[in-house]
Amino acid sequence: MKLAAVDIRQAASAADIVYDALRKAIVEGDLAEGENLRQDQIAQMFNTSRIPVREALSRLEQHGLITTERYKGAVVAGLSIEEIDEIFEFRALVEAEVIRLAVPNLDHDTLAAARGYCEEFGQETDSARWGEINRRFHYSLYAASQRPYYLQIVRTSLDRIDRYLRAQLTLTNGMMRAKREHEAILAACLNRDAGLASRLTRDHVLDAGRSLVAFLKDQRA
Amino acid sequence: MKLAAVDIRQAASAADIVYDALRKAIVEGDLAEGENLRQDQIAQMFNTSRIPVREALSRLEQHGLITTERYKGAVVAGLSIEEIDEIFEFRALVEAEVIRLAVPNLDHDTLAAARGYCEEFGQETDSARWGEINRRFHYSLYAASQRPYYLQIVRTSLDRIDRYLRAQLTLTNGMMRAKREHEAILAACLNRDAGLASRLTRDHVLDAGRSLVAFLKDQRA
DNA sequence: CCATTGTATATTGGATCCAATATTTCTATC
DNA sequence: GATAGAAATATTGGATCCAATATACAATGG
Repeated sequence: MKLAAVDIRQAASAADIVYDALRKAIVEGDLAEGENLRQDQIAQMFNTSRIPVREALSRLEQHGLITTERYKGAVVAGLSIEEIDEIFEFRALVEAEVIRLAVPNLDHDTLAAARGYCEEFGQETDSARWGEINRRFHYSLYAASQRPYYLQIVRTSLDRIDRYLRAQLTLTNGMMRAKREHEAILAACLNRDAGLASRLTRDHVLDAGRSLVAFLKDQRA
Repeated sequence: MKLAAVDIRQAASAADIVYDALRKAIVEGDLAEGENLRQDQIAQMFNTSRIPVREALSRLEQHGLITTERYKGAVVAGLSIEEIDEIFEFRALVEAEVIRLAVPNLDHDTLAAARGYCEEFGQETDSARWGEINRRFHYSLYAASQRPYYLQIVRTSLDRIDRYLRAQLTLTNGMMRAKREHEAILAACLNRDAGLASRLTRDHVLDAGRSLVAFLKDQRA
């Protein structure tokens, strides 16, 4: 007897589903900073009990995406200007290193994919999608570094500030500058110039951070 | 009426207590790699139910300290040589930067404390304490960087590999080399030479990583 | 009318119970 | 004695219930 290979994917637990959904909603900015997250309410939304919800919230708290207080509940975490600044500084350090490690491993398909995202970013008219395409562009290159631990850290760092970044990209048209910088990074990768790609990535992240901090300072004043 | 101020510290939840205790046990190597962690058994040890235990295990899994499988349970996570190597490489990058940022902020008290840990490390005869003192020495300096996010990342990175490092320090007398390197780092800090302190820290971490990887390759062969 | 106190409600953390499934042990058969 | 199948056991994930406490609001007294 011959059976077709079936992708029996282990059904994710309810806690995993809730975690993924809430993480996505927070990272993409669908849940506003300071918004209350009631266990009961979330449990009803997912047709489950509060137990898996609590587990999901506990994980989110570990990653700094929410804060919880006993008898009061969870709220989407807000970051101070200083915290945002620090995370950008950190990202610049790590992502510059990741791209430096990635460049020697970039193959044709990876570069083609990155070029695709780069162009898609420039042509996309729906500003809500810029953040997502931006992520894909960078990650498509970073993946070649073959450093899963670095990438996990980069992901959690980006998670913390992505919703601010998306708002800034949309509201200030910082997207035009990002587009030019992406093209420069991609060109350096195509030339196999790891040092240049690294420096450009560092500056790209720091620039984005500076723009965002300026934007937020203005907005919060 | 005059009352003395009382430090009513918020009692930690059971989940927090279990999490801290298990984390400590894993990081310090009291729980061996691959060891089974049964929810029921842990719950009994802490005189609580499985609910807070599950929450603690879920958090530990997020940090990569354990892996869980449905109907099978949790086991203390083991790391491959490649994973250990990557974490040391990452630590070298981040800790070198942290110390560079810390040096300009080092004040007299901090340096005195670091010197104290440095000497304590050299004089301690109980090898089980070397890992702890090593941590304290580095952290006492790192704290001056005033980068809480960096430090949180450093902590989770060190958590992953600390038990291997402690075993290696103890079994191969790599402690002597560590002692010399600590003294050099401390001297650079006293001289306010941020660049040198950074390079020495980088080399210190990479050296430790190389020694450990060599040790583990031998041990696992 | 305002401040204070008591009560009702909302909400979390934890305990106990139930369902699902992996593993182990036992039994019957060859 | 070895092996296949069935039953028992172990173990997790989730649902429901209970205890503790913060908040909101009404009642009361000045």
